[in-house]
Amino acid sequence: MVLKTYQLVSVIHMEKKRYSPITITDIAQALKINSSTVSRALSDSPVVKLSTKKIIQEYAIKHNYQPNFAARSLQNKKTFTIGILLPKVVHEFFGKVLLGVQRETQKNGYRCLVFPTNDDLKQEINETENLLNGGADGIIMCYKSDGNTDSHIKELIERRIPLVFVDIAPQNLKVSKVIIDDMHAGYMATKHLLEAGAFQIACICGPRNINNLLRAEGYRKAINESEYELNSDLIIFNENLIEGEELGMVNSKKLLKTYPLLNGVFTSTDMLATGFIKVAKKQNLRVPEDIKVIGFSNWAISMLYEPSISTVDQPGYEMGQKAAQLLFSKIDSPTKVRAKTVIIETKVIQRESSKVN
Amino acid sequence: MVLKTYQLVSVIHMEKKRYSPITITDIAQALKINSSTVSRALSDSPVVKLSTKKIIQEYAIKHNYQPNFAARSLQNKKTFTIGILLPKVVHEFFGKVLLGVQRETQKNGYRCLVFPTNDDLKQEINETENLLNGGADGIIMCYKSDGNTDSHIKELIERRIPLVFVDIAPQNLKVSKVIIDDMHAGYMATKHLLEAGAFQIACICGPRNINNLLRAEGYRKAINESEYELNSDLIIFNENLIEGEELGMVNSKKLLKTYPLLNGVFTSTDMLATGFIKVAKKQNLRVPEDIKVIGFSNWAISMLYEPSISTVDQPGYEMGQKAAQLLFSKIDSPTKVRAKTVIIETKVIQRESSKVN
DNA sequence: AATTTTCATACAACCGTTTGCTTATCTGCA
DNA sequence: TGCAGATAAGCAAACGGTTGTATGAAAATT
Repeated sequence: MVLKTYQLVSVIHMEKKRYSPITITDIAQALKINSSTVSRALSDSPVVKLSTKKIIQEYAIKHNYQPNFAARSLQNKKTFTIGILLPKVVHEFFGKVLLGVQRETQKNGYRCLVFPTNDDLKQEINETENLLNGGADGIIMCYKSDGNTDSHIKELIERRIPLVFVDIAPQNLKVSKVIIDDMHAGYMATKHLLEAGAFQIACICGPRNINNLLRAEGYRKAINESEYELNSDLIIFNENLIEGEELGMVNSKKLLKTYPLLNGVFTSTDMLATGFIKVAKKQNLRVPEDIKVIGFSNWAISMLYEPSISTVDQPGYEMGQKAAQLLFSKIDSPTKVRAKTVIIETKVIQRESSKVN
Repeated sequence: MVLKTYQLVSVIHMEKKRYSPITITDIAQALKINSSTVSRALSDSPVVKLSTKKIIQEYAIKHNYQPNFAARSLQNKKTFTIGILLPKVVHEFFGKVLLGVQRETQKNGYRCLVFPTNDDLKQEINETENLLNGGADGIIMCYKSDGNTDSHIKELIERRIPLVFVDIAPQNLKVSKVIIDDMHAGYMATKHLLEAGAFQIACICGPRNINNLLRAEGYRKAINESEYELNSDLIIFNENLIEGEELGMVNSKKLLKTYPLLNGVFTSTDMLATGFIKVAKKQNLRVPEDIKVIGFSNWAISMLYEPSISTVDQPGYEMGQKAAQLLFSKIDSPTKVRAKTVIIETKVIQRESSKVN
C-alpha cells in the first residue's frame, strides 16, 4: 500500500517534469512587463522602446521562446500549413512534385501535410476535408475528378479554399493548375523517333486517361505530319497497368508478332519502355539498331537500363514548386487571383535506345 | 475617382464573401443554447439530455460544422499532427517509410508533416524545431546524428518530445528506433552467394556509414564461416556516392581487373549492383553464369533490370508503420514507454543474377 | 506655466473549444 | 409540504498570442 502510494507520487512527479515551453505570458511575468508589449517586442513592432525591446528579445532567446502554433493560428486564422494530396509517394514523378511543393512551402514559412491516397480519392477526400477545415490554408492536388469526387472539389472551390492542381486536373471546372503539354510531348517524342530513322512506329500507353490520350494524340499528329501513314492499330492502351507488370509485355509481344517490321516505339512511361525492350531482346531484336525506343517521364531506371532509354523529361520538381507558388499567390490575395493554367516545358532526352544507326 | 471607390467597395464585398466556417458559438446562438452544452453535445457527453443532443447534432451536420483545429489544439495542448524528417522523398526506401508512417498516422486520426532534408540536417532541424514547438505531438526521424546535430536531438529528448528513429539512429543516445539487422542481412546475402556456388566474393558498399559497415561486417562473418579465406581488399567503400553515378562503376572496373576470377558480388544497394553488372557485361562476363550478384533494398529496378537482380528486401513500409505505432504509444503515455528498439526482419529475394549454374 | 502632442506601456477583448463549477429545474422520498 | 438528490443547462475561466484602445509620463508647443 505504501509502495503503491509512493509509485503514484513518482508518476505524478514525472508527469510534472514534462517539458512545458515558455510562453509570452511567462516572459511578461518574469520581466514585469505587459504581455501585449512582449508580443509587440517579439514581432519587432516600432511602438516598443528600443531598450525594452532588447531586454525582451534577449530574454526570449535566452529561454528559447517559440511562439505557440495553435494560439497563433487561432488568432490569425492562418495555419501556415498546406496540404498536398497525391496518388502515390513511392513514385519518382509524384515524389518530385512533393519535394518541389515542400521546398517552396518551407521557403514561405509554411509546413506541408501529405496525403497519399493510392487513387482511392473518394474516401480520402472525406478524411482530408475535416483536416482542411481550418487545418490548412490551401491545398495542392494531383487528381482528376472521377465523377464521384467532383462535388467535393466543387465544394472546396465554393468555400474559396485556395486550391491548385498539378499534373492532372478536372477538365470541366475552372481551376488553377500546373501541367505539361502532353500532346506536344507525345508529338516531340514521336518526331524524335522519326528523326532517328524509324518509320513504322508504335505507341504503347498505360490506361486511357487524359494524359495518355493526349500523348497518343501527339503521336498521331507527328505521324500524320510525316511522310508515313498512320495505323491506329499501332496505338495500344494497357488498362489496369500494375507496377512492373506483365500486361504491357504481353501486349508488346503480340505487337511484335503482328508487326515484325516495327522499328520504333513510343511508350507513355519509362516502365513500359523497359518492358518492351525486354520483350524485343528476347525476340533477338537489337535496341536501337533494329528498333528505336523512347519512354516518358525520365525516371532513374531509364538512365540505368541497358541500353539507357531515351525519354521525355517531366519536371516534377519544377511543377510542384510552381504549383506552390501559385497557391501562395492565392493565399496572399484570395480574391484577386483567378483560375490560372501554367504549362511547364518538357524536353526530349536522347539516350542509347534511340541512337541513329 | 468614383470608379476607384467603387472598386474598393467591390473588393471589400468580395472579401466578406470569403467562406467562414460555422463555429460552436454560431450553433449556440442559433439554437439559444450555451456553447458549453453544444461542445458537450458534439462530443456526445452523457450529461446532455438526449433530445437536446439530437437537436444540436442535427444542426451541426446540416450546417457542416467542423471543429476548429487551432482552437482545439490550443485547449487540449495536442496538435494531432506528427512530423517526419527524412533525407529524401524521391527514394524508394524512404518513400515507403513515409507511406507507412502516413497510413498509420491517418489511422490514428493524426496528420503527417513531411520534412525532406537532403542530408542537410543541421539547418533543417533548426527550422523544424520551431514548427515542432507546439506544432506537432511527435517526430519520426530517419537520421543518424553527425556530431553537429547531436545536441538538437538531445534537446528533443530532454523536452520529452515523443521521438522515434527509423533505419538510422544515433548510436550513443538512448532512443526508440525501428531498424533492420544490417549485419545479419549482409551475412545472409553473402551466404546466399556462397550457396549459389560463388567462392571469390567481393563486397561493394556505399559510404562508410553505420549501415554499410554493418553490412560489410555481415559479409566478413559469412566468409569467415565458409571454407574460403577472407580478403579484406575485396571490401570496397564508395564515399560520396551520387545517384546513378560513376564512382561505383570505376571501382568495379578496377576490382575486376585486379581479381579476374571474381565470381560473386554483394553490393550494399541495388543501384551499385546495376552499375557492377553493367561493368561486368562490358568485360564480357555473364551474370549469373560467370559472376553472381546480389544487391540490397529490393528496389523496383532490381526486378526490372536485365538480368533481374537478387536482393535483400528492406521493408520500408513496415518500418514506417511500426515506427508510427511506437510513436503513438509514446504520445499516449509519455512517461511509461522507455527507449525501445524494434528490429524488422529482412529476407533474401532470389532472382536471375544469382541463379545456380 | 499651461496645454497639446508624442511616446511607451498597460488594459482588455478576442480567436474557438473545453471543462470545472454553479445554478436552476425536476423527481422522489419522508 | 418540505427537502435531499438527481438531472440538465449555464457561467466563466482557460489555452497563448494579437491588437484596438486607454492611460500615464515625458517632451514639445504656445
